[in-house]
This record gives sequence, structure tokens and C-alpha cells, in this order.
Amino acid sequence: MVLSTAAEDYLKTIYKLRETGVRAVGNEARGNEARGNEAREGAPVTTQALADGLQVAAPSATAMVKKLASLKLVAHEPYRGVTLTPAGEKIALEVIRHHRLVETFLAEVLGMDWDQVHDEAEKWEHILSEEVEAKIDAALNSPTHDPHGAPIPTLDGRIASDGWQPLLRAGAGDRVTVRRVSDRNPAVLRHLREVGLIPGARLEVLRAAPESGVLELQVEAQARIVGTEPARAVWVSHDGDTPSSNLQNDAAENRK
Amino acid sequence: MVLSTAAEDYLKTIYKLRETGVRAVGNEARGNEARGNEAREGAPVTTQALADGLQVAAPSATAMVKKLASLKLVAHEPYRGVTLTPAGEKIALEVIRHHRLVETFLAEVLGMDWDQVHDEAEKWEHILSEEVEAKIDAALNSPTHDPHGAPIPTLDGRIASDGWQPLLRAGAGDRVTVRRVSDRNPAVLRHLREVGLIPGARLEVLRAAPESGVLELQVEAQARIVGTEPARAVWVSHDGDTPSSNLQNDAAENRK
DNA sequence: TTTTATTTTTAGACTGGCCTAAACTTAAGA
DNA sequence: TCTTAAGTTTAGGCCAGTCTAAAAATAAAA
Repeated sequence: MVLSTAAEDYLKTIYKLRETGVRAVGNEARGNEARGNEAREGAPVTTQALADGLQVAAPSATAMVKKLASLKLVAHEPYRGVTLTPAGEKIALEVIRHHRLVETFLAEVLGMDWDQVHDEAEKWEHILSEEVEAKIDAALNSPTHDPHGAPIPTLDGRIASDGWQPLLRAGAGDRVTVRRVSDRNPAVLRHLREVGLIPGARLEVLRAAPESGVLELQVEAQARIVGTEPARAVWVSHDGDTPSSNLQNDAAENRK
Repeated sequence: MVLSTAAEDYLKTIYKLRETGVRAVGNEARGNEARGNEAREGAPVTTQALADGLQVAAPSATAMVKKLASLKLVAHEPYRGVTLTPAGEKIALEVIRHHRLVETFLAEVLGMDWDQVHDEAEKWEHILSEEVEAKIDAALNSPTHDPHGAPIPTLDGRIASDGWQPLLRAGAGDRVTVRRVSDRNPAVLRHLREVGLIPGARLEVLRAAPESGVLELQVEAQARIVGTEPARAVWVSHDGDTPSSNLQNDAAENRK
């Protein structure tokens, strides 16, 4: 199936919104509700969320959704939202695999800064051939995670579902390990690296004031982040948590 | 100047057609007419040649030429053809630099076959950022030629003008060195490698029958190529020729 | 020089992806 | 239940890049 760059971006965005949408459901209490491979149902993705995620107007999203539906890559219930079909999810995972492989390659082989690789990968993910993908995968020895800690889908469309919590939800006194950071915003990434919040860093939360967006942390050195955006951009595991890297076939699960 | 992929392809193709067009002028006699940096005037590129080179219909070429002319990237004399302005040539050389750097990178770093890298580079050349270009250039130690022997333009838009002859024009008894091969056709490239015609190979022409397209060569082993296409895809220097790698600023020369 | 063949350009149309404005659904509140 | 607000879809248009068919210009031949 040969798709346009735009169509691939829509599929990828639907996948990501559904994924994070799930995590956001019922998250007031921090604790044992968002572990590993809980039921991955989640609500369909709304047109508005899709349009916002892609920075286009809502009617543009509607139009593309109808096109993808006619290709049987998404299921669209008018006024209700959209979900990926197994075929659509397969393509979304391929694009995400490309993206994260390229990020890893750019960082590890070409030595690019980790705040730059995301924007590059956004372009590369759409033109990567099977051959180049395989060469890059081999050169990196089939990496499982990208430089930001995000899991890289396998060639056959399975992806590890980490169950990490956003740092945002950690409370004062918690001792946690940074597992993943969002690659979206270069400025946030540079800030995170400055204060030491990179995957693998261990830290203790000294003071947490989620409302005001102030978080004081004991890392190697002491760190302080302000605003919910950085705290939202970091996923952590609470010390004692299992590494929880169970591969799952998303497409298969989708079919149920 | 941010251009579409299509616009960049047109500029690149105009550059290449003009370049090879020059070489084709008055080439009956083989000898001292096509050396190094002779006057690079050549005829303007015709609409038909451009359309053929890009595999589009002639009216499509006319339309894009008018657009590029409005951007002052080409000079268009209706019914007479088109030439690059210095600004247009600068962009063409940037695209060609990207292409050849990527080819070199894919071959040397990722170990791809030399018959595959051209098609990949056709896609990469349009999305390569300055940063990645610089990283690749550094990783390869600023290469001067790509795996097929074509010169890589410098960052400031100068390109070595080799003065090699097409193998097609060699006569029986000539002793020559392969300098460059065309990267266009993967099948031809595989064939050339099979018979040993890679840059650096030294060979003696045993028998030449240009009309029938048969060429018998003594390489390391004996080789025989049939058809004008392979013979046209190879540039050679006659033994004793100087390496002739004089950088020139094409854009400057164009301005005269 | 006139006719003919070839090439180039214009005219008009189509697709993909985007937009704004307006109409329509759904969900929420009175 | 009715009204209103919010979100979604339809209607209609724009731009880039392509196409075919027809008209115009140039070059070649008579």
C-alpha cells in the first residue's frame, strides 16, 4: 500500500492519540490503575483532536478520514470519531518504527543532538525504504528504544507497552527513575537535559505542586522544573517497578 | 528559498541536461575538444528534453519553467529554451551535492549496493537539512567524488569539472582508465560491475564497433559489452591524461 | 518563398490536500 | 422537553502539479 505523506501522518497521529488517550482516562489517583497491558480500548479519536494534532482545520481532517475509511484503514462513525483498522494500525506502526529508528540512527551514528532528531525523523519516516530500514536496524543492532526512551515497534508490528507514569503525577517523597521523555519540543528537550532528566536518571521528588506547576527534584544535582509541560514530557517508573517491556501485537489486540 | 520537490527536480535536470548537452556538441572527432574547463556555453535546454528527462508531458514542463522564471531561477526565452540563472544553478548544485553525498553515505556507511543508492538518493536529496548534510560530510571526511565517480559539489557551489570521455568514443587499441559511470540505471550498473567496469579499472579496448554497439575490452579479465547504453554510461580517461580535477565555480562562470 | 513537419505554448480539466463559511448533530443545561 | 453550546460535516474555493487537445511558432523541405 503506497500512501501519501499526509495519509501516513494521519494514521500515525490517530494511533498516538488513541494511545495517550487511554492513559489519560481516569488518572486522578496515582497508583495501580495504569499498569502495563491493561485493556487498550479507549475512546475513538475525535476529529478535533486529530485536526489539532496535525495542525490542520477540522474539515481537512474529516476529508482525510473519509478517504482513509474508503481504503479500509480506519473505521469512521460520523460524529463519533475514528479508530484504526488492523491494516491502518500496521501502517501507523511502520511509520512510527521508521521514525524511532531514524531518531536513534541520527543520534548514535551521526551524533546529532537529541532535541534535533525528532524534526528530521518527521521527514525521513515517509521516504525510508525497506532496504534502508533493514540496514539501519542492523547497524544499530536492532535497538528496542529510541534516544528518548520510546519503544521501537518490531518489523512485524509489535510494540513494547511500557506502563510508565508521567512525572507530573509523582508526589513529594517519591523515588523514581526516568524512563522516557517526549521528543516533541526541542526547547523542552534541551531544558530536560540541562536539569538531568534523561532516560535512566534516578531522582527523588522533593516538592510537588502540580497546580502551580513547580516540581523540585533531587537528581545527581538538584533540579527544579516549572510548568506542567516539562512534567508532562517525562515518564518515570516508581522504584521497585518491574521494567515491564512486554511486547504486544497491537494490531491483533485491536481485532478483538 | 524553500522550493517544492518538483521545482528542485526541474532545476537539477536543467543543470544536468545543459552539462551533458555541452559535451555532446561537436563530438565527432575524439581528441582535444572536450578538455576540462572549456567554454561552458552550450545551447539552452529545450522543453522537450526537460519533459523527457523528468518523465512528464511537455506542457507540464512549460508550466514549471514559467514558474521558475517568475522566481528568477531560470531564464526562459519562449520557443527557444531555458537556462539557469546563477541563483537557479546554486540550488541545482545544492541538490546535486545532497544527492551525491547521500549516495556516498549509503554505500560507505550503510553498505548498500551501488546500483540501489541512486534511487534512494533521489528521495533523500530533497529533505536533507543543512545539519544532516554537514554531519554526513564530516562522517565521510568531505568526499570529492561519489561511488560512481561523479564529483560532489562543494558547500559553496563549486564543482570539479572532469573532462572524461564516454567509453563509447574510445577506439580499438586505446588504453584507458574508468573514471565515472552513470548511476541512472541499476541494471546497467550491475552489469558494469559484473564485467569489471568500476571507477579506477584500467582497460584496453580490443575491438570497437560503435555502430553495432559491440565493445570488447581487456580489463583484469576480458570483458565484452553490447549495446550503446553501457558504453554511454562509462566515462574514461586516456592513459597519460592528467587527472584534471580543477574546481570551478559554475555559478560565477554562468554570469558572464 | 511557400508549404509542411515538429516543437512549444495555451486552454481547459483533474487530483490531492488544504482553507473558510455555513449547515447539521450531538450533548448539556434550563 | 426545549434551547443552546460545542463539535462535525458539507459546500465551495484555492493552489500545486499533472494531463490531453488544440492553437501558435519555428525549422525544414519543396
